[in-house]
Amino acid sequence: MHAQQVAIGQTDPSAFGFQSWTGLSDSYQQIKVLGGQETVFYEGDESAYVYEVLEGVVCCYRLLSDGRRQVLAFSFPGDLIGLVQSETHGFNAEALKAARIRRIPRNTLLQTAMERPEIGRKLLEFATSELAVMQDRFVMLGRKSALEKVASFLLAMARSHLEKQCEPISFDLPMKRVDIADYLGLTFETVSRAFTKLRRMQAIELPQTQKVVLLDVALLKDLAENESGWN
Amino acid sequence: MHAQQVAIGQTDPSAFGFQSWTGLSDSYQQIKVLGGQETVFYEGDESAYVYEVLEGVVCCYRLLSDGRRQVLAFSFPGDLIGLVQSETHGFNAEALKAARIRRIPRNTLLQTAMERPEIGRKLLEFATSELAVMQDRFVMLGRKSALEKVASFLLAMARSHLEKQCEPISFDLPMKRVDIADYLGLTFETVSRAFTKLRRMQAIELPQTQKVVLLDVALLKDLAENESGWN
DNA sequence: CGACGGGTTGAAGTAAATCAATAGGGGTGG
DNA sequence: CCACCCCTATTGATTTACTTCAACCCGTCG
Repeated sequence: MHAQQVAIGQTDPSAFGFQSWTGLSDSYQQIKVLGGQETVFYEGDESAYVYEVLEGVVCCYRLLSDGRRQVLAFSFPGDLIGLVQSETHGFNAEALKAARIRRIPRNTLLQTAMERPEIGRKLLEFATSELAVMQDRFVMLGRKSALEKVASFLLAMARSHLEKQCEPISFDLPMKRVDIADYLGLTFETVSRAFTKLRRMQAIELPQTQKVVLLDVALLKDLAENESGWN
Repeated sequence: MHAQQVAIGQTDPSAFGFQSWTGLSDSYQQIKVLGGQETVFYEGDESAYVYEVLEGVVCCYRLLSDGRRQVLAFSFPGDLIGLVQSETHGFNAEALKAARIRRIPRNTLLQTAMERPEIGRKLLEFATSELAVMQDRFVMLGRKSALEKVASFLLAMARSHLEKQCEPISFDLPMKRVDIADYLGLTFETVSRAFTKLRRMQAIELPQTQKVVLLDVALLKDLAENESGWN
């Protein structure tokens, strides 16, 4: 894991530019460095802070009493976590790998949003675009087959790469199979089988378990919405 | 359907109080009366307006190319529909029964939010509480059994009644079985069987197909999260 | 080396989908 | 008012996609 070397701990511009207006960015205690598997907050914790991912990937999930788990989101740099009305967090948030995270007092954030309309607007934009993303995921969770889910997932993970690169598109999956499964509402065995199937179809390659190469994006897009007649 | 008689067409206070600050409420053309099955907007329509449900129930859904359908939300009076960043709507919205709906130009709304912080705050609150509700639904769609889904659904539909009344709690389901199924990621047959099972367990009664009586809320709550050892 | 965690693959079991028949309820037209 | 139809819902029989259980592989680390 060489990614951990990258500049963890130094200040940097955030996608939201919060550091410039909370007036707190220069005090280091607001930025936290987490190791892999480390928890940002637990379900039920007081939601006094909102967190911004600066680096790394954070997995937000909820557990049922019998141990079933649903991953609600993978949060990437620029994403906000824990922006809620309620007094406590409704899910657990933990870093998948080493991560750098900015902690913003919720009241400060909301107060600033009230005072500076363009910030309020940004927050609202973030929230509404989250809503739109979540709507896509409802379709995926409720109505897609295992293969369609995995194909959709890979395309979503590759989105940022899709814009820049052309095929083949190669990137790392920061999460384990079981995390993907709990995100897609499947078992990890089913996810594994879907990967194998996609490999057999020449849609992807898996040079290492967490490394993916998309060979045929068009085919993946097709599979993501349709699950047409292969097998 | 006697509910249709109620005051459709007259002005009234909205949960958001938009009529007071858009300065448009007194012009009737901003309020639309829809019959059952009538469409508010289609997926792909320009998202120039945001809609507030004043009365009735609106079903928001998306269709896949092969006809599969996922209901994204049932919107009740006080709910906002179509608050998005993108230039087009990402889903269809149609009234389940006769409904009264306020149409608000999106730019007006966003402009007002910028000018009046307390309105911006309200919008943000609406969006974040939507996010919280959607997180619950991820758990339901991804990790719950058919019976658990239906039990959760009934409790959610009864939420407003649960606060006021005590058992037995009786109310009408404004949607058909197939709508419930497409909301829960099931088939309508499975939903029907789940209703029957709940009836056999004495958890509910179904005097008519769209009328529900909750006999044992504790049992339903148990089933909603656990699916403990019955059958 | 051996143990351990994560991943893949195979075989068997099961919850829900699909296919199919029947029943009820509401509206229309005779 | 009844007869018919259409739409919705229920119930049963069968199929199937995914889960569960289990074996095995492979790389890492003490």
